[in-house]
Amino acid sequence: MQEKYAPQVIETAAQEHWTSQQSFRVVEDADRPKYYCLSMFPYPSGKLHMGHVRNYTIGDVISRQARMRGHNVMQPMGWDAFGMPAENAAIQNNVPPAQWTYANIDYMKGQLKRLGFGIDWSRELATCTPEYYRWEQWLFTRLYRKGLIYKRLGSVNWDPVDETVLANEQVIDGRGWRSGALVEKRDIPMYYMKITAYADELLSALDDLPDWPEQVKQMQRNWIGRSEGVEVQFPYDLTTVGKSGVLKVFTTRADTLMGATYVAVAAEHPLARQAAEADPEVAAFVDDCVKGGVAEADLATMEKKGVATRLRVVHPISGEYLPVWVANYVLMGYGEGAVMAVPAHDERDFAFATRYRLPIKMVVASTHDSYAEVTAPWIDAYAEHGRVVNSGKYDGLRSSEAVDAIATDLEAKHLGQKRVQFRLRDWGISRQRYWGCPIPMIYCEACGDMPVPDAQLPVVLPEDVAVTGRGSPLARMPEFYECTCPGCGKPARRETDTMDTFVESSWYFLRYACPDNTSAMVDGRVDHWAPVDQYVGGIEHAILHLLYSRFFTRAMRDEGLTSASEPFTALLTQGMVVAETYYRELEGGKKQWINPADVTVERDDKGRIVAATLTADGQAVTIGGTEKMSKSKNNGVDPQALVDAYGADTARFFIIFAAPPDQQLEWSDSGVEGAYRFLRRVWAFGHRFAGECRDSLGAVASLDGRELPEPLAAVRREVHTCLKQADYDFGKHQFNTVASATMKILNAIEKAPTDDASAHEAVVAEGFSILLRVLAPITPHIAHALWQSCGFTGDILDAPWPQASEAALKQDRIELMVQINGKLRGAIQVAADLPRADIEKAALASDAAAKFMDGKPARKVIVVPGRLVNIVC
RNA sequence: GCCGGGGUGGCGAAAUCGGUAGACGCAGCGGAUUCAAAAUCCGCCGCUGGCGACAGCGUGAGGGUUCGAGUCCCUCUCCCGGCACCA
Repeated sequence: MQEKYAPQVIETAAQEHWTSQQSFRVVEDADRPKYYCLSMFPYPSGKLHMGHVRNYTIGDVISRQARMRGHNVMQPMGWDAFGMPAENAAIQNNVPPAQWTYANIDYMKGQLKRLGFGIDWSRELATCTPEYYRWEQWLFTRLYRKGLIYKRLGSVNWDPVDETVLANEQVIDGRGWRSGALVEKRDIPMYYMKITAYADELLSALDDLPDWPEQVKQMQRNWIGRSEGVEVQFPYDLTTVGKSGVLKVFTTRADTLMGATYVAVAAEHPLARQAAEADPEVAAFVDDCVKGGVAEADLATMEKKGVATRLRVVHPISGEYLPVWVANYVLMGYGEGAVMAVPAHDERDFAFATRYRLPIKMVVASTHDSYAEVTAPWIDAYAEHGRVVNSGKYDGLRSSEAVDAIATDLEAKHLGQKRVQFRLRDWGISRQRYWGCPIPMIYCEACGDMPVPDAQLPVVLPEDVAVTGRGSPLARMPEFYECTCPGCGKPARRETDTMDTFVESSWYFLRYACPDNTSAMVDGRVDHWAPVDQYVGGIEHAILHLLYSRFFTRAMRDEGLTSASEPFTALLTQGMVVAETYYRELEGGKKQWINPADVTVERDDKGRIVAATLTADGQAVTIGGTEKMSKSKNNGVDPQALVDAYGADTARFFIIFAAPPDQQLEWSDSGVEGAYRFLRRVWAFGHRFAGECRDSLGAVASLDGRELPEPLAAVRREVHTCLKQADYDFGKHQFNTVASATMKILNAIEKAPTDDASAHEAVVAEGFSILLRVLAPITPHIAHALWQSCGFTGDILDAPWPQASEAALKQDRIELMVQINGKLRGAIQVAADLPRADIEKAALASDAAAKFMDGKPARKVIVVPGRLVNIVC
């Protein structure tokens, strides 16, 4: 055994051992409980970034510990390989997306292996291979025939110069990122998945996911946004609209219906279009609304504007005529694309009415914050429920009663009824892009829209394609889109849109159960492994990816493909990796970001950072604050360089130690040094005690029954206290304190007194065996090497997880804090089992009591067992 | 704008059910070792006042509940994530 800690040597050896033993290959096993631990698969962007390393380290720690607790662990890995970056790289470097993607996968796979993750590589999959996406296409055709996928118009960002559809992130300040042209909304035909058909189930099932973070469930609940309300119909005024019909709106506040003073419709609404034809002012406004992109964050922060039309609708109860406005804050995609406006009781309507001097009619009186009339400025009480006023026959009803009464009356008139509305919209999956899974549809003039027959699947994406950034490449490839109709055999045209890449990531976790099956999407093995027992990934996926996956699993369940409803039993959302940023301001205000590795920081005598300079020229740079590691801020740390310099174990230990998994992790080079220092100490200790441990293995088992000298009993107590704590923290997924526990154990056994040599050896051998096993999930290589050198049995991968000994934890005397009037004033030593009355006596007799009670009698004594005594006087 | 989360020493953090605030580590300071340095080891390390014993203050800000609040309640503030075509 080498004296010096040489991570590159021991890590290579451990990894070779695992490879030759096929240690992580896993098959179904009826004798052991299965444990499916999954980390979100990476997009193969080129090389691993620190966020990946964090994600997969957390997953690996969980996997390895589950294995030590006797589970049959599956930890697979694959590649979320379709997506825009491959097209961007193709445009930039003239490399076909497929070639770029496969080269990246190859490199990143090597990096994952070097980090020592316990992955079953026999299950590897890449979503850009026909072997994978053919099943996605197969399922598409089934869901299409079932009606769960349908086609309609959808709004997209259109770049009129590049004649291409842009993603929201490609629209910067309302302009196309490449062309700089002003982006506009355009409606094009798209396929939609009917996720709303599952809205109720997706919502209520959240209550049965106790091991999901409450915050994620809450975000999903709000996203689905179930609301109970009333659909109200406002009949068209024949004289102004010129035809009969009704304007439908949905409202949760039907109690305020009598306060509606106008209605507002979206620019895309049929009434807006009709008004625009006759009125140039309306036409101009509607045209204006087409400008800009479709991102909701932009629409919601826009100034609320509108224009009056000459159209009127009839109030369904009062019969009054209400003007129709077109407003940019009404979204066509939500509800009916129209709202009834009650300025007195809705803040947005209030602001709009105030701006355009529309009437405000108060119809609800708040029950606790009384106001006589609604006037500016807006106060929150206006929006409260209360008692209805100024509403004729409904006066005096409570808001909830008024909703019922109004709904009943509307129903009698056939002008409305109660209904449930969801905020959730159907999932548009069509993308006018090349590097994605082709949508398996054929268009025939005679037969219409035809799904591609099973026998003709997969529709293979051609891989040698020139990507230009203008238009859609597949739409320029007759060899791709020319085909024959499966119905009549006449020439037909193939769909050239591809699918949203969220589709691939909505079922990959099921395919891992049986990636080798060439004749079915999934087989019986899926119900052995599914659902995933522990899913680990970034909080940024809290809504979309996780919701789509929950929907897809149910859609597949209803196709008889799996019996699971929920894909992920437990979820751990990890925080971002952030680092300090530094920059210099260039002429014109542009910032030149400088990598932290190239910066020297100056500190004052207390260690506070006061200034920073560029190491190369010694000149000052500006400290820009802590931000998410990114290319754009140039504050990334390359995992490869880290592993080359310190080894995988140091990288893993630091990442686990620096912060709890769900919080953001602040990068620190000196923190990495600290982790390395600790592992060197572990190695040095192992080297020193390897022989001793081997000789004392037999004595470890009898430690519980052995009388130890108190200092050694204290060491042993500390070791087992740390172990018990580590167990508890593991259960909470608070791995940073598990890492702390390993440091505390080493501190304890290093300081163990040696005067009783035989007892010392036994306590240290036990302590070190516990240390290595607690460390094994975090730093598996060093644990593997030392476990062998110290003569412990078997492979540490399968060593049983240690159990804290109650005998070792037992204490005869304990210390209790003494508080006087809630302030800490001293402490007393008492027998651990001292009765409460005697504890009170001891506390009252303590120095602290004598000094701080000022001779006053104790009015009350509170004893918190094992912790403290508080004397109130 | 809407939804969700966070704020504790110079820094990362810990504190399990409302019960010793700051475990563990980083940085810093002092010392040992060394020709010297690195590495290693030992000690100190929330802030303010005091030679000291010690005292007061202290978990983003303000208020409340309680014998006792980082933890519970209300108001405010700053930072971060998501917002449906980045993944």
